[in-house]
Amino acid sequence: MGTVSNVLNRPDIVAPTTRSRVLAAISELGFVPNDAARQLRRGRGRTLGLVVLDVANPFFTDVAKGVEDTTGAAGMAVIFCNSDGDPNKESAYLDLLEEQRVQGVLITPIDDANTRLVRLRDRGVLVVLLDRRSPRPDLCSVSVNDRLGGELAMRHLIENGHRRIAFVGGPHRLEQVRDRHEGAMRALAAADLDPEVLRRFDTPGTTVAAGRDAAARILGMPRSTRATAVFCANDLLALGVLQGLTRQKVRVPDDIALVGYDDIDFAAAAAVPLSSVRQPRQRLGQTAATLLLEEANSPETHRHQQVIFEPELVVRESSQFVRSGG
Amino acid sequence: MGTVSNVLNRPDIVAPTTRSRVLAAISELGFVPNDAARQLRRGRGRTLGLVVLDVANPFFTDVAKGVEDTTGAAGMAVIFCNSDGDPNKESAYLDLLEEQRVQGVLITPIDDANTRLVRLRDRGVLVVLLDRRSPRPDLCSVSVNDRLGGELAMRHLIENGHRRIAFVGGPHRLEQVRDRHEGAMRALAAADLDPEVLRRFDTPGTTVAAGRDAAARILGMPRSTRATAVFCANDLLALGVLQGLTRQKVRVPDDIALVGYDDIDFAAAAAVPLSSVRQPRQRLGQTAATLLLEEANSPETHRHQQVIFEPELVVRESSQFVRSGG
DNA sequence: TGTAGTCGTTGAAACGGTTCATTACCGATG
DNA sequence: CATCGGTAATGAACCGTTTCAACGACTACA
Repeated sequence: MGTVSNVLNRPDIVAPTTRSRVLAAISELGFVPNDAARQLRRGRGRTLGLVVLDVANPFFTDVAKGVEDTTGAAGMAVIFCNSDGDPNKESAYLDLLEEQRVQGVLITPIDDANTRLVRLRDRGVLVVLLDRRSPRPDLCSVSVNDRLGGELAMRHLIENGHRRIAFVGGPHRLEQVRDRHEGAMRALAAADLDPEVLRRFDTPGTTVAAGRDAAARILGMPRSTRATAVFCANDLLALGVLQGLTRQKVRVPDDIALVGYDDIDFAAAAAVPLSSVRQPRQRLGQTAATLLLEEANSPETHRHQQVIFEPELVVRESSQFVRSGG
Repeated sequence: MGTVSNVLNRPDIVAPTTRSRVLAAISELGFVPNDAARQLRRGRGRTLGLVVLDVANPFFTDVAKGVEDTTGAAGMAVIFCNSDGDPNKESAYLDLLEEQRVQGVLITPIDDANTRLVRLRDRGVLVVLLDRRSPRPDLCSVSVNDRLGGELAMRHLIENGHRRIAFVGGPHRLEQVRDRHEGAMRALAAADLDPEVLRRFDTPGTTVAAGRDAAARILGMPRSTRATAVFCANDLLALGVLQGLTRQKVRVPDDIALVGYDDIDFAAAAAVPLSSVRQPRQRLGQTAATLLLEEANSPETHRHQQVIFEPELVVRESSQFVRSGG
């Protein structure tokens, strides 16, 4: 039924009377077009894939919300995939998305598995990196300057007089963690301080539980050399550290100052409101989705670009300077 | 190419030599089957829809994780939809899922919009209600006994001697909120207490911000009649209340005890660990997905069922009995 | 050696849209 | 009145897979 198709897709080229007759029939029969058929003929469908590192991290759900805002307005469906930091899961999901012939994929890759992504792109699946700067100029990416974020956090702690600082984060494989650490080191260098001021506490993941463990390790150090401040690679870790410290009656910020990263809503809601490095989470998702849709709609005029947002330090109680009582 | 299809779907009926020859060709050409074509031919695809009330609520992300575990193992894709409590968005997503010819839909409906869901079911889309008991016997549902949960929380507060208690929750349209409140009332009745003991503080949503506002309202009451305990319809609200109280130097649980609902990870991680009513979040998702897959695979033998889990009170510091200092 | 039966491969139809070439119709013009 | 131009509806091919009927080769048995 060619006319029906025209009514649905190019209503202007069909006569008004016919159009209304067709529409009446559609609603009477309860006709719902089959997207698979459309997709088969057109080559690509109305869905796109979103692959994130951890659904349980509010940072990513906020990013997802941004993606959803944008795609929903464009009538697109999002296939939500959670790689969970597992390369196998990531790979399996990419296979699945390829079979689905999605328009494109928004992904925070686990490591720099560019070969896989480039292959995908070569097959006609648009790829936009999320929260990760693309090392290649031929992929769009939307990221935040993590090095700067680390620097901001560290400078803040240095300015508050801290000279023994712990960096809690991991696994090192994650570029975000590495960059934030590097930024922190840069702040040290800028202040002409010994690199030893910052002591790294690696964690197996970026979860609340990992943060609690890290707190225990920090408290295990002799009081005289113990860190007076902690900078965490993300807020989940920071919340875990906060909990671990509080349990041992170590006061934040009086005894130990604390700065997180991401500024998730729970950071402000913590009983000791958490200082954190804010990232434009929803805008990250919106921008990535917009880039993808733009490339999908006008592949010729599209220029690949690397959008980089600036992070912003939000100082709250957890790192406030407190006049020492002793 | 009938043989290729057989190699992929019923490898046993094809001769070993042919099979390996086909597989070799597949990997050489980098052939990836087109799921749209498969879906078109077969009628239904390998995707299913998940519609939740709020992506930003860790309760739902944990449920989603459970769904994903189960479907991922079955090679299914999940189209993740966030109704955000907006009936229009919910409806738009259901349209989209219908066009996608998903196998089924897992949904926490906003209100009892059963007509829409039944229509969907009649068109061959399997429907399983999530975190909501089905009033009809012809839909599967997986839920938690919210009334019991409310009762457990309330009984706990009553046993700790509280006689002026605030219930923070809303909007009332949400069945979960209504049921938890009803359960709380039941506990009052069981203890032969005046229903006035429980005072309701309605909120426009179940967010941290709404909880903060509610805390302000509670603190606005004269000290003599002010609640000594707060029961929140979910943990986001409870975290907001906790934050609001702490900011005003009201101590939890010393001055006001606090119980939340859902036992999200952040509840235990709060600086005053939150007492909460635990729900088997991941199992909720797993079970719903399993029911759906089971019905999809053997529609004849499938019996619709209403799975109801039991909630469990987890007592932490926020509602611990504290010997009053005055 | 002929025939029935088995196993495996091949070919074509079908799914439900989109797209484009073709046709039908109408009014305007020579 | 015939022709032309333009608009709108029709019909058929096509997308890539599944499914099933038809077919071919081979074995077993009489």
